[in-house]
Amino acid sequence: MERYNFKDIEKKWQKHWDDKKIFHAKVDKNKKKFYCLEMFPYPSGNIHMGHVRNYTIGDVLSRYKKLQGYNVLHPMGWDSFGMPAENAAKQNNLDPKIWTEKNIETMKTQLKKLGLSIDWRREISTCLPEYYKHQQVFFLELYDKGLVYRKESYVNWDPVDKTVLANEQVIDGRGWRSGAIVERKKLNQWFFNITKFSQELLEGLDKLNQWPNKVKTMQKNWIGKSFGCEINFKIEGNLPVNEIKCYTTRPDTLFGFSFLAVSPDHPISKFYEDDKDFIKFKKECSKTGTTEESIAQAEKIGFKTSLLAINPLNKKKVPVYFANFVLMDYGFGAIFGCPAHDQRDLDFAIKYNLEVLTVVKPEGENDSFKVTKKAYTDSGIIFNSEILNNLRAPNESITETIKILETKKIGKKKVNFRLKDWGISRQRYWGCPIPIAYNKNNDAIKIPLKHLPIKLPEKINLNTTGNPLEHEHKWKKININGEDCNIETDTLDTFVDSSWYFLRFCSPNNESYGFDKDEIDYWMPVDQYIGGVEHAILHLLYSRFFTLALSDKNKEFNITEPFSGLFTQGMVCHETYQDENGSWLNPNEVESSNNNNYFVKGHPEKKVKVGPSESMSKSKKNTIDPEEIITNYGADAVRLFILSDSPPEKDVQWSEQGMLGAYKFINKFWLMHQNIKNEIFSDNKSEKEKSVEENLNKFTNETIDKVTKNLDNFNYNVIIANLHETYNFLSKIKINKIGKSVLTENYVKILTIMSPVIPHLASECISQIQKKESYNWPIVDKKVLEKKTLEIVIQLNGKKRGIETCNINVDKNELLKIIQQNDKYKKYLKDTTIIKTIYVKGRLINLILK
RNA sequence: GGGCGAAUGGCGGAACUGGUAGACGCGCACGACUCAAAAUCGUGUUUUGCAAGAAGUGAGAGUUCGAUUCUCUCUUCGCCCA
Repeated sequence: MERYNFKDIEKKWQKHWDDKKIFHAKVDKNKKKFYCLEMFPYPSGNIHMGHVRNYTIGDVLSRYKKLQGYNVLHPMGWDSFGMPAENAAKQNNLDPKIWTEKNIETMKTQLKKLGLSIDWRREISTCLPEYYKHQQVFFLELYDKGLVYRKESYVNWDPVDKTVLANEQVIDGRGWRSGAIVERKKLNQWFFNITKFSQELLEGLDKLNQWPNKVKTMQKNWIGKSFGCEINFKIEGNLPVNEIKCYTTRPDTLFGFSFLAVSPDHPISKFYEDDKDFIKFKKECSKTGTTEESIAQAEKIGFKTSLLAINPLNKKKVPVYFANFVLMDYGFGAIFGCPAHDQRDLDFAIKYNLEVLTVVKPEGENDSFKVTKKAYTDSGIIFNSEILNNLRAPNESITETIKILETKKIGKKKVNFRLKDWGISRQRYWGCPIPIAYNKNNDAIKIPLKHLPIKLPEKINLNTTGNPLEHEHKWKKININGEDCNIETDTLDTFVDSSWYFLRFCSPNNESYGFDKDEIDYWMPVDQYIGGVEHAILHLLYSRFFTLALSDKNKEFNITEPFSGLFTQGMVCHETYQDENGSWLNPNEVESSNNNNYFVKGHPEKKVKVGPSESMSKSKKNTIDPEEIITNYGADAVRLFILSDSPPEKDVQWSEQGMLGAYKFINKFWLMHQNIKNEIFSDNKSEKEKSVEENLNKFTNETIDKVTKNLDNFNYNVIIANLHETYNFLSKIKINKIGKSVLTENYVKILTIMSPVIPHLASECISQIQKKESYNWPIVDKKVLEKKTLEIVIQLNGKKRGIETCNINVDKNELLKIIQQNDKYKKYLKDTTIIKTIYVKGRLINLILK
């Protein structure tokens, strides 16, 4: 018997699906739609195992839904703008476009080898003007709605490379490439007013009942709604400053107030512009990065002003400082310092020798409780606070204090969000140009639609300092309504590209606008979105914002949430290997002997240190090349393995043996299939046995039931177990005792439910035993599943003592009789009385003996 | 420091609404085939015990006739935020 030739058969079916346009999606209002979307890849060069896992999960779902009769939309595209292209191009003196296109070609070929059910006609690439011209239109629309604005903002500045760095390019406060200490630099930049929708973005989460709670919690925390209070502090001093407004979530600690701190960028800093010491201080502050974390970790430094702030409740006067840990874009850029109950304030107070007034004590403590080195932030009782004394902190005390402050007109209740506006300017070449130009007066002017798209210039010099587009003087020039202007050289954050691509997939070739209304009305929202949890916050939040922004003041656009279902898959991990010098080794450079000694391949004397299993990454070289695996084992085997070992939401450990196991399964199944096929087409005259047929029928229906449920619950690893069980069953049953029609019917059903996971093998097997091209997801015959006998668990004092097969109508008394007459149980019943009988119908009986 | 989640054989993992713990796979052991090996097939595989049995889902308590599942405390690990 011949071995399964996966190479030919997989190629044959991939061609078949292509030729017959099986996965082409068309609007059909008589059919229920299902939009299945996996996060589109960045074309970095080659697909990796993470992609294989992601797209296999999506493909299983898409194929399953299609078999269930849904009109399935399953597209694929490329998130093709971004830094890696620009960096690679710089290094190899290439055009980013050429580099990107080459990668797309490679990766597309690799993806196709997986046999994905994708409608490739809908392929999009965000770096093409055909895509980003619509993005420029959206930008202008959002501009008109007041959702886009320009303001001065800080960036991470690399003083050696003279370039702006993204947060992830700042490693331990230094530029990733130059190693220079990163500075904070102020630049005029473009922003999306995402905070306008803070409340909607928060409330919207409640409706997303098919999202993992984890992701919803993360977004909730990111939006960070807090209930607090704004307080006006009267100011004394030699400057024209009468009051400073602070935002606080802990107004109840106001009697612990010992300094007021404002951001170095606070409006009052203008009075210190010429102060040499202040300039020095501000420069020092600029060495801290812009992330919250780097600010939190940086040493707290301050600059004392000549001003005094007055505590509105007890009129006490305290100094006013500039402090590096106060952010201008949170609240009002000013805080009141209460060192006893905030660790940052305490660190600051200790450094500048400021008073520490303890005003909250743990419940049960007496008034001698005093904070010294560690701020007390837990719940407790307010003391040392005159009118606030004895209130319970934090809940009661906060509400009460706000009431008091409101009556005294000193402050008022205020809701604050942690979410900040989305900075979309990037000082780089390889991104979507911003459709804005500046006239002689440097006014920002919208570029009229007729000039769009503003295409990126080609063949430019990337080895410049700063943004390469700034040196493109010819490209920059534009004439708008007779006025000579310069095009904005910032390009858009690539998160903008991916904030609406799910809309574009619905009508990828629509030229007049980013999407066709009828098409999105039918296809949107995405029914199932699948991707890595690393995008749980930004990408998903930005996409939700973009959808809200498009629907803002637009009654025609009635989608508010883009993704009704979300699934976040885990990562693919592998052990890490290092040689004696500590250099990382790829798994295929390593060999192991029987007794678990690892050494460099071909060099048994060179020992290899085995590290823990970690997410596959190029830097640790613990990657497995999917293409190589597909070449060696075939797509079906890879799909089978990548799903088999762990639940899809958890990390999976790559294992050579597991991969081999999946490959063996495919071959075993093929051999068994030959037997079944031969049986179906033979002239076998042997006697049929009803009981064998019933057995098969029952098994088939049980399996359909299980697999369907497991598919619906994303228990894809259990489905693989179900497939193994199916093989084990079919390989043991006496097929020559089964009538041909019964065998064929059941076997086709079984192959059908296997087909989402291993589509090539299943299609080939089905085509060999039936002529009909189309088949549907089988429906469980509930009658077959009805039990004719029951297996009742016998428990004595809660301990399992046996299982009895009984007829379907067995009742408690009958069971009692069975137990009392059976020698197995008699010994336990001796010299006892039954004081209680628990009977769970059809499952279990438990006798309590004494 | 805060929030969320997890912990089950040698390993990855199953177990519906509280009702047979360990499905399925990997590994391992033994056997068949073979001169031999690989591949393949078969049998076994939580621990302990010759067996009957006993113990057993990170630790400790609680609710219950009955807890991997529910509640509380603790330990360890992971993720996110600071």
